[in-house]
Amino acid sequence: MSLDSQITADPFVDKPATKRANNRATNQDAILRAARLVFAELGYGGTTVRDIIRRTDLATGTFYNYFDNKEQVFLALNTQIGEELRALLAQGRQQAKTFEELIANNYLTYFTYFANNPQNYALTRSNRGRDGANVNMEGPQVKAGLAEMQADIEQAMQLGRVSKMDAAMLTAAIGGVAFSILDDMMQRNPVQPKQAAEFATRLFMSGIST
Amino acid sequence: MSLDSQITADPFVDKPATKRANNRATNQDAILRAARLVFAELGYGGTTVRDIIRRTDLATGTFYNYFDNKEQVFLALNTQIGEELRALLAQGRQQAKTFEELIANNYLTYFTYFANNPQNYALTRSNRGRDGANVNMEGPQVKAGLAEMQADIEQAMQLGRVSKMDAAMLTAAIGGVAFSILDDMMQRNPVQPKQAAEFATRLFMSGIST
Amino acid sequence: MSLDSQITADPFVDKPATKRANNRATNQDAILRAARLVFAELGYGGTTVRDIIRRTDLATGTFYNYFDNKEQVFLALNTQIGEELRALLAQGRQQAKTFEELIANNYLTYFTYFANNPQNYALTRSNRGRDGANVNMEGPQVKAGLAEMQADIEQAMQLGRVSKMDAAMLTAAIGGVAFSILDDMMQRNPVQPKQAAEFATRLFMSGIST
Amino acid sequence: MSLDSQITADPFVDKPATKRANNRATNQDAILRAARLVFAELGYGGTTVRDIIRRTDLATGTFYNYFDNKEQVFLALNTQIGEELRALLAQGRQQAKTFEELIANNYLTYFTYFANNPQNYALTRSNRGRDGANVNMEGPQVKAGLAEMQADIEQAMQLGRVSKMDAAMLTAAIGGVAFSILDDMMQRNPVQPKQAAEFATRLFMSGIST
DNA sequence: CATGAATGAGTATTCATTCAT
DNA sequence: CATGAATGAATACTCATTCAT
Repeated sequence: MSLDSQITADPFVDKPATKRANNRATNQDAILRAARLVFAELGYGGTTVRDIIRRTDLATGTFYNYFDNKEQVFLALNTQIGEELRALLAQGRQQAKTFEELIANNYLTYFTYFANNPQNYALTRSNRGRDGANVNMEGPQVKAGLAEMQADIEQAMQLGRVSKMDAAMLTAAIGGVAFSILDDMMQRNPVQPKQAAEFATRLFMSGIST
Repeated sequence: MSLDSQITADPFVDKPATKRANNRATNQDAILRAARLVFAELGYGGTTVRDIIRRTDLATGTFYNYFDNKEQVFLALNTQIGEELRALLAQGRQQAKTFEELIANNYLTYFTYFANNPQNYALTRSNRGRDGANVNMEGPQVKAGLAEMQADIEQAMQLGRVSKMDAAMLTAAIGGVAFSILDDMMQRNPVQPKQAAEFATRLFMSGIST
Repeated sequence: MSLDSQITADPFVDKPATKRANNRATNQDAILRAARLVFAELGYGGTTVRDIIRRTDLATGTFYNYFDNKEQVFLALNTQIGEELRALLAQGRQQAKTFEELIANNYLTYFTYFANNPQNYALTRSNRGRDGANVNMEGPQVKAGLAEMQADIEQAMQLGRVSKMDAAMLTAAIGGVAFSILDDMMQRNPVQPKQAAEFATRLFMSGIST
Repeated sequence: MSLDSQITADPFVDKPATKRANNRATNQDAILRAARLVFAELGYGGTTVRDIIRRTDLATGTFYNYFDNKEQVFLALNTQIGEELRALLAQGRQQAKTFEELIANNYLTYFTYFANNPQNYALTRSNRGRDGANVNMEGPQVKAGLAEMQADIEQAMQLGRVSKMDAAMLTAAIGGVAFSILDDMMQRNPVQPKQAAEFATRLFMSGIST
């Protein structure tokens, strides 16, 4: 029912007698960190603004100094994660010399990221689906990430590194496999991102015929 | 904000002089039909019981003669669709003589079903994700469907129709591709289930190397 | 959560295939019997008309053929018990030759009645207090019973069987002791009406000086 | 249907220009005062939270800033009265040198209290009975008060100030007489607590033989 | 800026009562 | 008369948002 339970803006300082001199960045960050936990735990729909600030040492009204409403925090959170992950993925693809490497790097990066950030996995997972319309395969970050990948795939096709085919569908398929195998992987113990990435890569390279 | 806007128990008859004319089956069905639309439009989280009955010529209290709460209607709806679809899929797999046919039949059935029932696609799509915990890759119906498929896949492995590999991961992958390509397909115009099924099948049979 | 659980209008006949030929008296009685249980269990405020008919094999609407609403059944029930008890008490007083006997008979009758009818005790006890305004020391039946006793007391004063004093207060006191000692008695095991009556009688005859 | 009709937090000041002027203590108190009236008028069962806040210039939600629900306000109210009255009663008993004084002080304190606080009498009277289970002879406050008195009575028995007898029954009887004579007294005009106390005391000391 | 109490619109749910069959 | 589904007014309670301090 509680992961941490109290996220102070600055965890190393006890609440001073005089009201803490919070600065903008610190408070905003405290809200975001609390929101990440709460969304992961209760899902977007089940979360209230009060659930978030309760996990903070801030007051209700303070929330509205930083965000317009629940949706905006959620968006900010997703943007944070999305941008971080997209950067990693893009970097992985750029280092690839063959198409197989591109696929393999992508999956390994993706699975490893969530294996190392299970909290972020919980967040996205609890909120896959719409309900606020900013999540899922259709969330703006995911969409952007898929678009970037599709561009790289199309380029690879141009360069003859892979036979030409419906790039949109291929991209969708790669994404779909990423999501579903991620779920499968995270349920296992131990979590083995490397093995998951290999499975997915092999599947895309040569199908089940392997 | 409104697709239809008034679902009478019997659309061919104007509100009868008497209000009590409706019989059990009819009213239950009217609620389900209204709920299907509303959930598709607003998503599970965004839907209120009042939204549902408002799309009906029934009274508030009548809703509770048929369902305990929002979750139960939603469940009923999902069960309806899920059981119908699972039956079709199972049937397709049983008719398959090779593993390729199994995959191909599965995809074709799946894509065709939603191509023909766009309303049901809208419903599932708006509610992919949790929030009520009965939907998505983890919804009971989807879970059951995947379990059935995994069983058939394992049997095929026993029979040597496909090389042995991690059946759970393979099942997850097949499911993931189904979801993501379905989305891609439904956005296109015209909707081409056959083509989508062929793409997915080929991918699984021999990867991108084709 | 259930004392009996199904009070059929006629407990000796299984529900016949054809709708039972209930006659007025039978149905009315079935409702009263069910109501007695339910009021005892849930209290007047906590009881709904549906709670009552649910304990019956009758239909909701049938209730309204016999009673206007919850209050009326409750009233009828109280009238039943009240009249029965008042008759017993009056009879006991008439047989008394001295004032002490009058008091003693009254208490013994009263305590014995509830010792033998614990269900009726539960009913009155759960509903002592107002909430519907027909219960308690001020319920019409109790009021009537006290008035009858007061009349007998006044007569005894006229006859010189007891010294003159404020008859209304004395009546109230006798009643108050009846209620409070009844509660005390019913909580004990075994229930000893005779002992309780003796205690109360002695108290009124000579106070604690005994 | 209305005694007063609007209880402002501060009756001497017209609604101030600002709505937020009220402080915690004031609002809490306004709710309690309104509740006292409403419970007295409609009884516990007949009272809704809306009835209470309607008698206030506060908003619905504000009620829930101070109390969890109807039962809690009721409890708070009863606790207030109960503790006040129990303290007075205990004090009266401690000042008694004989057992007769103990009884006499008790009754005089009790009857005087309600003679001076008719609103509190209305409250307890309308709610004597259960329905929420916190009232009456069985309400926690009454129970506590009776227990305290029983302890003092038992001590008096030890000290030989009164002959030994069933202390529980005696306590119950004293309580029952208090309730019933209180009702009788409050109906009279003028209200004469002294006379009522004398009557009750004499009754307990020497019975009707006086 | 921070605070946190006040606000009140909004939602789920119940239940007495009606009435077509 | 009996039936039991339909009705809809009524209530408890929540929660995003405001705003005086």
